[in-house]
This record gives sequence, C-alpha cells and structure tokens, in this order.
Amino acid sequence: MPELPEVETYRRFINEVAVGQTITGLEVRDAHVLAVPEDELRAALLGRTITGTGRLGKNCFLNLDNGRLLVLHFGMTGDIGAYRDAPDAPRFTRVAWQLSDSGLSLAFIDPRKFGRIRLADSAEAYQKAKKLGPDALQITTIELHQKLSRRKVFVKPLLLDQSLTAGLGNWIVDEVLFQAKIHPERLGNSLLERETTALHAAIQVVLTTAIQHEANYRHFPKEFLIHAREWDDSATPGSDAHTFCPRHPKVKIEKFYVGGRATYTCPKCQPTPAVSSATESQVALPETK
DNA sequence: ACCCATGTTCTTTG
DNA sequence: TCAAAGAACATGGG
Repeated sequence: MPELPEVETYRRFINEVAVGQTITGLEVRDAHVLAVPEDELRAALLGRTITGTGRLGKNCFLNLDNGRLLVLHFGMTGDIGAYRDAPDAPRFTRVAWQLSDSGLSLAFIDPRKFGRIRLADSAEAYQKAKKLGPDALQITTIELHQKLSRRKVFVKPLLLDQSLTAGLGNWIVDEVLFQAKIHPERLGNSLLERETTALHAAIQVVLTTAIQHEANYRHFPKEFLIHAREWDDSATPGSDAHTFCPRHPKVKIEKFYVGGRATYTCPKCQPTPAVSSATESQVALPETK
C-alpha cells in the first residue's frame, strides 16, 4: 500500500518522533530488508543525529548530521512505528533504531519484506542511482505531456514507471485516470494536451486529498473510485453500492488487467480507445467458454 | 488449500 | 533498442 501519500504520512511521523534525536542503537531482526551490510549500516548510523526528513516518490529520507541519508523504501507492505519496550515492538518489526532522548525506538515494519533500507550520499545521488523521475507532486504539466507524448505505450504502465514520475502506484493511477476520464489503455502519445492537463490536475487532487486523510482510504471523498476496489467489500458487507461508478449510479465499474496489474475503470467515464492493435486482437479472438 | 495483493527488478520473447 | 509479458521475491489474509 505504501504509495506517495502513505510515505508522506510516514515521513511526517518520523519527523515528529525522531528529528533532533541521536541514534543510539540499531536492532536488526531480519537482515532481509537491508540493502547494505549490517556492519556498514551500524557504522554509518550509531552516534549520528537525525537532522530532518525528506521524500522522493515512495522513498523516505532521514537526513543525518554528516550530510548522508538513511533511505527507506516500504515495498508493498511496509509501515513505520514506534515503541518503548521490546515486548511492545509492533508485529513484523524487521529493523529498529533506538533514539537517544525519548527512549523510543523507531520501527521499520514489513510483513512481506519487499521493503529495503539503504544509505545514500545525497538525495540527488539516490535519485540518479535509482533512476527516479521528478516527484509526482512536483512534475509540471509540460514535463508530463512531453514524457507521455514520446511513448507509444499504455498510459497506465507509463504512470506507474517511477523513472517517468515518482510516487504513483496501482490504485492511485486508477484513481487519477478515472478523475481525468482517461482510459488506462490509451497510448501515451495519443493524449491531447487538454487531457494531460486534466491528468496533471487529477494527480495533484488525488495526492493532496490522500495526504490530507493520512492515506486512510475509507475517509476519502465518496466520488473517489477507490471505494470500488475489491478490498473495500469487507468494509461494506452486504452493500453493492461500491460496484457502481460514483458519477453514474447505474454503470458498473469494470475490472481487468493492464500490464499485469488489476485495473478498475468506469466504461462510461473512460471510453475504450478506438484504435489499438491490442484491443483489435482481443476483439478478434473467440471467447473461450 | 488456493488465490490475490502490493512494488520493483530481472528475464524472456518478439 | 524498445516494448510487452511473465516471473520472482515473501507472506498474510480472504
């Protein structure tokens, strides 16, 4: 779940809990999430003071007093927490940093261990090394249009590509395309300027709204498509309101796969592109069963 | 017991 | 060189 809004929420939490404090201990419960040898991490962190935090896309930075950075990437299931006594450590805490004056430990929680902890010399160096594009909250309409118009690829995978812009994940891309009324299988170079403008505006709205609600999906505005995603079923058992478009109460939200990722759209808001070799061959294929 | 989900990276195939 | 598809990673939850 950790896309840009979650990571921004984690960053703010870390800012509250850890900035100004010195790292006095490092506890590695599962080295799997370390992308740096434990010894190196320990040597780089112990005795260092955390001077601030930063974020680029889905990556969270803890600035150290020597200019270097501790970089956290949360994978698919990462989270951040804090605890005082070892028995109170959150379930699935993989790594923890002991903080000097609060007596708290900051926990890197990650059940599925796709998250990674690394070090970097600077945000710029990290951005370059990981080939990250501009943050999704920073990219301009013009930049977005230029990058999309160069590519003859479905717009959804393009928006998920962290080198194009950093921070958008699966549900946000669906939400943004829904808000901008663009089908996920439109080709990047087929988008009109006014569509890219709408897309850019939607990215801003969806991200800032999600951050305002601390990425708590249940509290998002009812006109958001996210309420139609399957995992919301459990929140509203017995209700099928969520399977309909927020703008068209009689139109059912469709689910299919784009680039291997579960994708939700409103067929009325987001018309299927007229010409595309991919859709043609799909239509031509006989239905099995 | 099986399938799904999430993000990234790598491999294969065209 | 690029694009697209698939797999792998790890594992809890439905």
